[in-house]
Amino acid sequence: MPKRRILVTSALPYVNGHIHLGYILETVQTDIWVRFQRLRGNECLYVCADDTHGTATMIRAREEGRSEAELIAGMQAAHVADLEEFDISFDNFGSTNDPENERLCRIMWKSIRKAGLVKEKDVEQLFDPVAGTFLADRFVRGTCPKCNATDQPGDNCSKCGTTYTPADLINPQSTLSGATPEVRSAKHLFIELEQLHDFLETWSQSGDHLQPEIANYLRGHFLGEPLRDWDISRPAPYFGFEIPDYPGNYWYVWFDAPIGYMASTQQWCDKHGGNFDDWWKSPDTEIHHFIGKDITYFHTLFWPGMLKTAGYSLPTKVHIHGFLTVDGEKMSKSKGTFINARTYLNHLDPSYLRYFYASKLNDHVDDLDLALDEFISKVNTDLVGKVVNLASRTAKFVEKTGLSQGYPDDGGLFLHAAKLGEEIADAYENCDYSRAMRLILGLADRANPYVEENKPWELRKDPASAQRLQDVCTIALNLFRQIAIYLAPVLPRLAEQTGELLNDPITSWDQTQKPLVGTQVAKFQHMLKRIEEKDVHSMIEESKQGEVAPTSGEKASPEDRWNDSGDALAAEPLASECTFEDFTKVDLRVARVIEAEAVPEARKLLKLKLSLGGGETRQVFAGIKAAYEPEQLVGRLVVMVANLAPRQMSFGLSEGMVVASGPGGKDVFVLSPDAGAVPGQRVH
RNA sequence: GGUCCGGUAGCUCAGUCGGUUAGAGCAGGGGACUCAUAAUCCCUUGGUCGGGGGUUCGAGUCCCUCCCGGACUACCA
Repeated sequence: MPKRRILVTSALPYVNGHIHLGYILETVQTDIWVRFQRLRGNECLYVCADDTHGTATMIRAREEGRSEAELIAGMQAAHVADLEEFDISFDNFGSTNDPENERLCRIMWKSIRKAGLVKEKDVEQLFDPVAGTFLADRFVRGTCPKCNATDQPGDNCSKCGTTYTPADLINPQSTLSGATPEVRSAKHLFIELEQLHDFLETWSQSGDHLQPEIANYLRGHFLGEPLRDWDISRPAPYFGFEIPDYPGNYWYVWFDAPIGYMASTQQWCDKHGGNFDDWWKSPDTEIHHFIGKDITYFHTLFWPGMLKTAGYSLPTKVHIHGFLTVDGEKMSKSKGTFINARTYLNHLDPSYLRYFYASKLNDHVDDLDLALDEFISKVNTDLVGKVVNLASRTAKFVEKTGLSQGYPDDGGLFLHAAKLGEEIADAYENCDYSRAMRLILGLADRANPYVEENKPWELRKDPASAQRLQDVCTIALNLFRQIAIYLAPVLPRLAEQTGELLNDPITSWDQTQKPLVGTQVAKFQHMLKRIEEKDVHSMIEESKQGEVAPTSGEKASPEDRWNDSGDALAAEPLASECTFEDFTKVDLRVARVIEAEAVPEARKLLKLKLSLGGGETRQVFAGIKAAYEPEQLVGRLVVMVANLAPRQMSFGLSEGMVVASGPGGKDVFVLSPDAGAVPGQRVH
């Protein structure tokens, strides 16, 4: 079979945060595939980079009082260190802020310009002349231009689902003042993706480039109607690359991010004497992207469109996976299940997680659940109990003699496992790792009974059985070695240890086809410890405490004493300064929840009736369904914005807002006054 | 509400082209063993394949329909 040349990427982690176990899921999925290809003898280049551009980086650098470059360098070093410890075998890990990327962006840009896809458009934002402010989409309501439904929000119609911009609305109204907004414009550059509609339709719907559910998704969501223009520029201030023929404007981060795959390839070529075009312009090279479902749109529409236009190879396949949940729920900081890679490494061996992910991954887009009890029992039972046990129960019997010179009769066990190789390889090739793991563990389930039946521990008691003992152990260790090779893409360390134990390095899938005989056997050393429940617990505890661990107990400064993480502030930086007068415009009042019920048709909304005392009530819809049971709230005092302009929602009129903190979902925390406050009191 | 993916044993899942009596691992019960990291091996209890209808000689598998769960999207000012 001819050697394949394959370029593989994982999505670029954003430079604004540390690597967590969700991203590890993606890189482990990718790395297993990459290592599998290499083991099969294919030429496989695995590149990645940090995604660095955008407003978030700029703001964070400003807050930390250093340059963006310093921020990027520091975080990149941390990312690389974390990923290396998880045995992710990148050939190159770059940054989208590297000069190679800017150069490639310009090349790409030139082609897109030349193809006539770029147009300058006024971005029409609506301006409220009464309130004196620009209006984000959600502040505008009006009549849907398609179905004429009235009172629809500014971005899409809740009746017919059409998406549009606020300026398309018929009879738009500001929800702030009720005034008719004026259109004000700023110039942005757009890519007219619709020109590529036919190409994208064909590419996405045929040729097995995408998983079937993804192809369906695109057909259902985007390809059924004209593709919208893609707003590709951002005016200064912005952290990114300035657009050469459009000074004062920068490429939007999602333009330069995927080009980072190419830039990282370029860096590798420069270091190793490779030829860039062999990877990005050769029909003989396969290109595989591994991404999470959240960035499907960019990788399956924009990116192929850009590549096509600029004359580069198209992705052979975009492999899309779901999100990681922990114990069945979204990762949560307060529950300690938002686990950073570094926190995991402080307590547990990366091999555990690589195996667990492998045992759960398939080629569908479903979310993957890290159930901690299952994690412990699966790793201990499968890896330690079944696989490593094969070596640990037999190796020391042949420590002095080595393996037999010829491979003894094993009743067909080795041959059976060798024949299974192609089926296992198919499973890996198709990203159905859970199937591969099942097949491989089935081999361990055949090998352990063999040891049981042949009782090496009895053979060793009788010197006359010395040859038999060596033969039995030779068989057991060969069966173990086959398994270790099949598992090598998942567990590179185990493969390495096995090579050392049997004095024959594991380098190729084909080594599963021929028994190893006559080699020395090293003194057996523990290959993998069992997972202890307490280690998992301490990892969770550390995650709960946040990233900033106190260095010592002595004389902690007031800020350190509570060990509060800076994440929340970083996620939502302080707003610009306001005057006292600004503040007094907001009338905050203590209110009592007198009725609360879930809105059945809405996933996040509770309908509340708030009392300000004296019979004065307000109906408010609050997005706190996931965090609170309605019964919990009835009778409770809260703080509300009492003079907020009412907003018509699909389910009724919302006449205010309940004050709460937190990122959303289950992590929403409603504010309450201390005892003594009464409804109607203003909050100053 | 729209789109997509699912529902098989207590749990996690296999089940190929529609074809014998629906399988595995874990957990549970019983026993064996003592080489091995409280590891291993043997035996064993668990299923109306979400419900209903249809096609067929034959349906977990195909079709229709309903129910339930999840994801995406929208509402969360």
